[in-house]
Amino acid sequence: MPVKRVKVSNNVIRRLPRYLRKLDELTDSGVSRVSSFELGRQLGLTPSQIRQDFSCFGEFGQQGYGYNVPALRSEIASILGMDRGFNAIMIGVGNIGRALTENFNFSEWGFSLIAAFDVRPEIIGTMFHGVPILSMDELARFLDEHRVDAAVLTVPKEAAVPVTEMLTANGIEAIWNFTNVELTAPDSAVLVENVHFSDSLLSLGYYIAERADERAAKAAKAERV
Amino acid sequence: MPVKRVKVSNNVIRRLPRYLRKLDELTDSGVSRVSSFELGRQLGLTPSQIRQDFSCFGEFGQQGYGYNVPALRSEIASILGMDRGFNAIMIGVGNIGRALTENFNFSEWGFSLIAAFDVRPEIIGTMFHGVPILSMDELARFLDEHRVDAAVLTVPKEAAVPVTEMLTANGIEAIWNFTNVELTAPDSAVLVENVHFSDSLLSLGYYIAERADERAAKAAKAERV
DNA sequence: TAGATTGTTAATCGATTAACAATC
DNA sequence: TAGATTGTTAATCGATTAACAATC
Repeated sequence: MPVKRVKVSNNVIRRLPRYLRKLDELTDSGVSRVSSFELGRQLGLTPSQIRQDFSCFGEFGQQGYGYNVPALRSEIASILGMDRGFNAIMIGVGNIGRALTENFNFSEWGFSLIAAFDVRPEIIGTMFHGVPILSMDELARFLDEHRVDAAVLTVPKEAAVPVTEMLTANGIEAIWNFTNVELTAPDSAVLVENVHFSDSLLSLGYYIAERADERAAKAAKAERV
Repeated sequence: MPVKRVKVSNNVIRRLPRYLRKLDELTDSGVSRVSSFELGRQLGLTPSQIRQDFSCFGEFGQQGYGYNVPALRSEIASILGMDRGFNAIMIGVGNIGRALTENFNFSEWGFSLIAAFDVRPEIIGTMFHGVPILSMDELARFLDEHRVDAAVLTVPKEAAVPVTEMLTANGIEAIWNFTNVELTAPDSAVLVENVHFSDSLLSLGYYIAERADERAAKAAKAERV
């Protein structure tokens, strides 16, 4: 059982999956040893930051050598809970839900998608890509009978808030939110992880606009000379 | 033309889409006026932070009154470039690409998806949801003839790096990356915005694991007493 | 051994929060 | 006018970077 010393900052947590990804890339290209310097170079981070980040969780390196890639990879995987066999359910089997079920490999990341729930009678009782689709009415009983660590929320916008209330009332404590609705009730103890496509695209838009403005300003300045 | 004074921090930029979303919610519920205090309460931020954030871009409020919701909304929309009519192309019309085309409303966020590109002859020349699918071979000419502000990268993993090189060689300067591959070449000037599902799920996994550990620790402690 | 690189402590930098005069 | 709330300056807090002794 990993002993988490201090509360680790969210910034650090968000970098862990990137480290994992990069270590997998290194493994694929046959690299079995890496220094914080080289890792930093490839990720655009300082060696200091990388060593600081790792030191939140333990001592994974060796002086004069660096880090063993597969060993470090496995430490990070374990920190992220990838070896805990989480169970997830999906709420809402519309377009996004189906796309996720078909294309996202939950098990690769330590999650097993054990059931999906919907309100439409025509799909209830069927299977989709190996996942049984049940009625929302069966949810409470299902949660009684299974350990469920997270709910993937892929319902239409309008349903987001009521369904969330229903989920939390039934003991769900973690939600992977695809609804593009602000769920984070400031008081609530439920873990919410948002995947807001639009937020992502909008911030890209900001930077595109900024760059365009900088160019325009530079051009205008050149004009004046 | 908005005069961007200082370089605005990435943290601030990432909060702008949340403000936008919340302001839309307020509009929907008929609220036309809001204070930084109330906005902070609903978003889990301090009033100070909200006023600081806005003040990076101008003075949008009024003492003793607060902010006019639609006016503020429109300021933020403009800061994010939503009124600039960006053009985007999609590279790779597989499952994710199709799911995005069908379900994501690009135009709602200021982007127009004007073409998609793929290598599979059987779909080249067809339309998908109003978007023409062209051959990758036609890309260079297409870019010559159209202003393209961003590329949506939805190709298979293996293709991610070579396609990115090809795109940047042809003058693409912004990539919305869905490939789950680390693209951010530290030296490159290309804007990359990543949508890494797995990163998101893994960080949720961290917090689920952390919570489970805390409970186990608490239970063990109670045991010992 | 000498060279390399860690883990950690201290210094710096930046972001958030608090305070308050300005003013609607 | 009195009360409310902004925009901004100053204080605090936290995260990143630098430095270095420990050691493989």
